[in-house]
Amino acid sequence: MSWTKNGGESRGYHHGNLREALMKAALELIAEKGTAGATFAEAARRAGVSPAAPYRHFRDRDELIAAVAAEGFERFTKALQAGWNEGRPTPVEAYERMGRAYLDFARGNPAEYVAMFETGLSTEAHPALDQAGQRAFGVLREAAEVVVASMPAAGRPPALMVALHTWALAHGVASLFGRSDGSRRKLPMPPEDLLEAAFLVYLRGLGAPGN
Amino acid sequence: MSWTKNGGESRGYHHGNLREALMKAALELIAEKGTAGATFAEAARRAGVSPAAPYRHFRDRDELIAAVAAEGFERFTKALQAGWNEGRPTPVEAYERMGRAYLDFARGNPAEYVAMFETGLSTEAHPALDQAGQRAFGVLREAAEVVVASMPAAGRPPALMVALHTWALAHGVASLFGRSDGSRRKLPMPPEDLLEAAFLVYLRGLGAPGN
DNA sequence: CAGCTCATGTGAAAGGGGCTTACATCACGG
DNA sequence: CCGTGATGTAAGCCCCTTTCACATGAGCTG
Repeated sequence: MSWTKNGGESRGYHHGNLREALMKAALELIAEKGTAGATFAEAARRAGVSPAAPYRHFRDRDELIAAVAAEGFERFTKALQAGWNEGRPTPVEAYERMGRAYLDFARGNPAEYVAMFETGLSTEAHPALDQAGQRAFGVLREAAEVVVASMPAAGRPPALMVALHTWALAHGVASLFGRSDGSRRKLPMPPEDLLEAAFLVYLRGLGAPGN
Repeated sequence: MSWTKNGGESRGYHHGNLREALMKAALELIAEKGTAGATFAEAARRAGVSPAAPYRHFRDRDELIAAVAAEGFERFTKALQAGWNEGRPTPVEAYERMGRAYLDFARGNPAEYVAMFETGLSTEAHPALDQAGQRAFGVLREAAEVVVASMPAAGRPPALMVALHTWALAHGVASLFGRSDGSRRKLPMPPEDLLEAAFLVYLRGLGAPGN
C-alpha cells in the first residue's frame, strides 16, 4: 500500500521509510507465524526491498525485534496512563481500569505483547528496550503508590510489592488466557473479568477501602 | 558422553535411545539459543545421527517440541503434587508450598518451562500436550478446592476462579522474574518470596483462615 | 542356529530460505 | 558539477528441511 514517502508517488531506488516499514512487517509476521517466523529477509520482502536492505537500519534481527518491542512499550505506557487517568475518580477504581487497559493492550496488540515479553532478548544487550519497559512499569508503580496511600496508615504494604504483584497478575492472565490465537487456554469467563476479580480479592487482602 | 544404550559400549548402527537423546538435545538447544534455535538438524547432530534419523521418531520439529513440553508437564505435575502433599499440614501452608514448587520448577527447568508455555503450539494440533497441561492444572484446581472448602461456608469463592488466579499469579511471577537467563527483570527480593506474599494477600482477601 | 521381517539409521540430493560481501544508485553539499 | 556518504541491489554461500532408496541388525520363528 503506502510504503512510499509522501503517500502517493511510487518509490524509486530508495524506499524512504524503510525502517518503519520493516517494523510494521515484523509485527505482522509475529502475529502470523510467531516469534520464530519473524525473519529478517521476509520482513524485507514485505517492505518490497532486497534481503540485504534491512542491514542499513538494524544490526541484526534482534535489533529489529527490540525496536518493535520498545515502540510497543511506549504505546503500552500511554495505554496504562490513560487507564489510570491520574487515579480518578478513586484510586481503586482507576487501578482496576488500568488493569483492564493492560489486558486490552495485550489483546489488541498481541504481536507487540509477544515482542515485549516473550522474545527473550537480554536487557543488557538492549538498554533502550530495558528503559522503555521500566517506564511502563513506572506507571504501575506510581499508581500502586497512590492506592497504598489511600489505605489506612496502619499496616500499609510496600507500594513496590503491590506494583510487582499487579504486574505479575496482569501478565499471567494476559499470557495464559488473554490471547485468542488458539494456542491459549480456554476460559469459562472473559479474561478481563478474571483479572478484575483477582484485583478485587487482592486489594481486599491488602485492606484497601472496599471500593 | 552416553548416547549409548547401556552406558558404556560404543554404539553401532543403531542408536538405541534416539528418541530420548533428541528430546534431551532439544532441551539443551532451547536453553542455549531459545525456542528458535532448537532446530531439527542440530538436535540430530548432537545425538550423533544423520539429519534424516529424527524423522523415524517425530513427524516434524513441532512434534519434538511438543514431546518435550509434554514430558515437562508430566514432571511439573509431579512437582506440584509433591509441593501440595495432599494439603498437609494445613491447606493454606500446603498451598504456599505448592507455589514455591511452581517457581522451583520454572527456575530449575527453564527450557522445559519455555517449551511448555512460550512455544505457541496450538492445543488442537497436539492433544496429548493439551491433556498433559490440563493434568497439571488439575493439581492446582484440586488444591484450590481443598483450600476453599477450609474456609467459612458463607461467601466461599468458586474454586475454579481461585485456581485460575493462582496459576496466573505463579506464571506471571515465573515468567517475569523467575528465570535467571539475564533476559528477566531484576527484583529486590527472591521471586519465591514475592509469590508467597502475593498468596498471603490474596488468600486474606478471600477470607481464608489467617494461617 | 538359520532365515525372515521390520524397525531404525544412512547417504545423497533436491529444494528453499536466510545471511552477507562486493557493487550500484541516489541525495546532498560545496 | 562532482565527490561522498547513505541507501538499496545482486549474487553466492551456507544451513535446514524433507524425501528416497538402501543398509543394518535385533528379535522372532521354527
